[in-house]
Amino acid sequence: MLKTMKMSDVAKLANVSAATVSRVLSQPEKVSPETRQKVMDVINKVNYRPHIVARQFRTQETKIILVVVPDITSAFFSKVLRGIEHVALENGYQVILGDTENDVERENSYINLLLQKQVDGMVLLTARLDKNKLEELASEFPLVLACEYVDGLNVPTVSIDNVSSARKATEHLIQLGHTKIAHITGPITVILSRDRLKGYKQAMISNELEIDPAYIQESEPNFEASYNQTLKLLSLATPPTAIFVFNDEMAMGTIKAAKDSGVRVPKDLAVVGFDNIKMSSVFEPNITTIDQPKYAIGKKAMELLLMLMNGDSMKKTKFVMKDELIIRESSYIKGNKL
Amino acid sequence: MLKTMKMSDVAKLANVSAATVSRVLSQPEKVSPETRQKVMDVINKVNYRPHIVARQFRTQETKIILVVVPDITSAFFSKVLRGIEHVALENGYQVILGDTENDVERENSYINLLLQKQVDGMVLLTARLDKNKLEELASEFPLVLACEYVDGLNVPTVSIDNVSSARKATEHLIQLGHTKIAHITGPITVILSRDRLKGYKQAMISNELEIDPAYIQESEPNFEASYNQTLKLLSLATPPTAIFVFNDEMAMGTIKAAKDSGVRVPKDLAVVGFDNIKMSSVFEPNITTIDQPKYAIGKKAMELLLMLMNGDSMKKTKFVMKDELIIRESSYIKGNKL
DNA sequence: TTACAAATAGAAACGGCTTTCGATAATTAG
DNA sequence: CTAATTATCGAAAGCCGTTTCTATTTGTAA
Repeated sequence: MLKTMKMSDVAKLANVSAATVSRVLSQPEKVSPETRQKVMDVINKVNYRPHIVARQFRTQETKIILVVVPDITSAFFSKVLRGIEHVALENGYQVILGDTENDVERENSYINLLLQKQVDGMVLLTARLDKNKLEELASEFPLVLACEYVDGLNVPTVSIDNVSSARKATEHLIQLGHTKIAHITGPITVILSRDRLKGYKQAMISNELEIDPAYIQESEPNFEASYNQTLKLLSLATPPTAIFVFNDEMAMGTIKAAKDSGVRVPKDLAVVGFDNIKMSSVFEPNITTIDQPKYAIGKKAMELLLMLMNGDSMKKTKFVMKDELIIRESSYIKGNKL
Repeated sequence: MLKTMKMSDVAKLANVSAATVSRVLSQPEKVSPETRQKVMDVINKVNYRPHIVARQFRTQETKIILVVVPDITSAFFSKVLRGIEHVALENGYQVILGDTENDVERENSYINLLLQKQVDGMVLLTARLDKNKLEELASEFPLVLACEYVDGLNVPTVSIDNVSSARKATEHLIQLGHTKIAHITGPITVILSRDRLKGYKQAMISNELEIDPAYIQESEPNFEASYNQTLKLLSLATPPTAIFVFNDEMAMGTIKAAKDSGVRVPKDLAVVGFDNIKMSSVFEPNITTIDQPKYAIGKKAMELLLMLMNGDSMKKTKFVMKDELIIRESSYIKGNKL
């Protein structure tokens, strides 16, 4: 194979200057059609490809944005991602992905990519870092939060209102006649867990239902952990008749635990999840859940990031998207009170 | 915030040359302890961060490798990824991810990152591109295939033997006494589909079982598509009593279709999947499947890539890892013939 | 025809870091 | 104590594009 060509080589072959070759590539309208053609012919003939790192170095921008995800295998995030990607590609940006596997340390390490100018901007789909750190970061670099957020942090953010949607989910169970309603939260370090817990409590209190502390169980956000916490709940002296679970994957663990304990869902135990991932409508029984507008969240987040990168001004920084309660088999039996 | 410091600024503050600062950062043993300390103090005080793109430009290496995945949400690939990542990080490489969503065009576009030197090497977890193209690419750049492969292509490759494992899966069904065994393949454009189909046929033929062409159905590699193809199979005049399905997610679709048609699994229909994703042991009934050593595949692939990037020689280029048939509820009933 | 404006393309500077090469200082050997 | 060796550091070149500034050519108007 031939040695890689550089721009000056192409220039020589085309009898023009490197400047002209550069212009042909990035501002072709500034070059006369004949010269342009001449240069393009050489480029195609020798199969020249500009050295992108050199360009990045010169222009001081990479045209790459980084999306940091807490769990790459989650069907939920992949939808958000798609929204981000579409807008990004349309605007000439590449998207690269960082998976933290729910580890704050890894979240932190991805930030270096921004600090070291390896990416032009960043969308955080997980925000577990220190508020001050994020604030400082956002003051220097284009940064947008989506899905997760930080209280009182003035950084562009796109999400749903987790408190009200959790309230809605809990109230659905209350309307079905349940009074002994438990809640399995995600890690309480994550704001989403705290907000959903808050919504659960609001619903219980405003309906004058007692909140038994034993009915609130914290769990890692995965199938197994929720399975185990559910077994715990079911073995209480007065077990709950309904459980609102932090997310759908965990709700599956809950349902499995119920089945394995001889507890029928929804007859003996109603279950509500969160996120509306694909599997929820397939799992048996189908899972009642809160649907988030995943694609729209991603799209909006990327639009905000573009504005930041372009230095546009922003009137609003918080965007709250609409969610929806989707009632399925896991909570509802036909003919039941509603 | 202060304007970003560059190396020469740090040098000035520390009363040394930029060369020394550079050495402190990348070959500290070449600098006397006192100077080193002096420089480090300044670096910490002004919070200096080297401009990585400039470094990449100068050293002509990015210390980044790209992993191209056909489907980022697949639990299967995320395990492989983890193997790759561990080895990469240990050796000072960052991993970035490209998701093709099973689209050859997108696979192709990621290759530009290699051509334009934005990454030092690449692991392809999907290989649907033209053989010649891959061959040429591999002759110029460090490239490793894993999981998928291309017949007769002399590029380092790590995978299992899909033919023999598919044979094993099919023979399991035969040993259970089944004779009317169907196969739902993945897209036949993908070599994995062709090889698993081959294994299925081998098992059938060597056991003198007839292969009804209607028993072989091609399907997109997802839940819904397999669901539909299963309905088709079940509505045949003589429906199969067993189905070997291309992968686990599809097997779930198959089982769901059976349930929805009033066909009991495994009593009326035995189902075998492939990959052993996490959900397979949770789904009801648990799915009999072929386990791939996902982490080991990723690890090995990255080790090979490191060798390529270091210019080491390689005695062997094909690595076939060991798989295992895992028998669960979806195919097997206690007391049944085996 | 002359004067001026617009279009086109080239020369050269520049971005921040690494590394080679050479100079000087410190150390060791004889 | 001198000579040879080694340790330490600085000067400067170079990685490959982009962009500004300038010169030249072409086109237009009077």
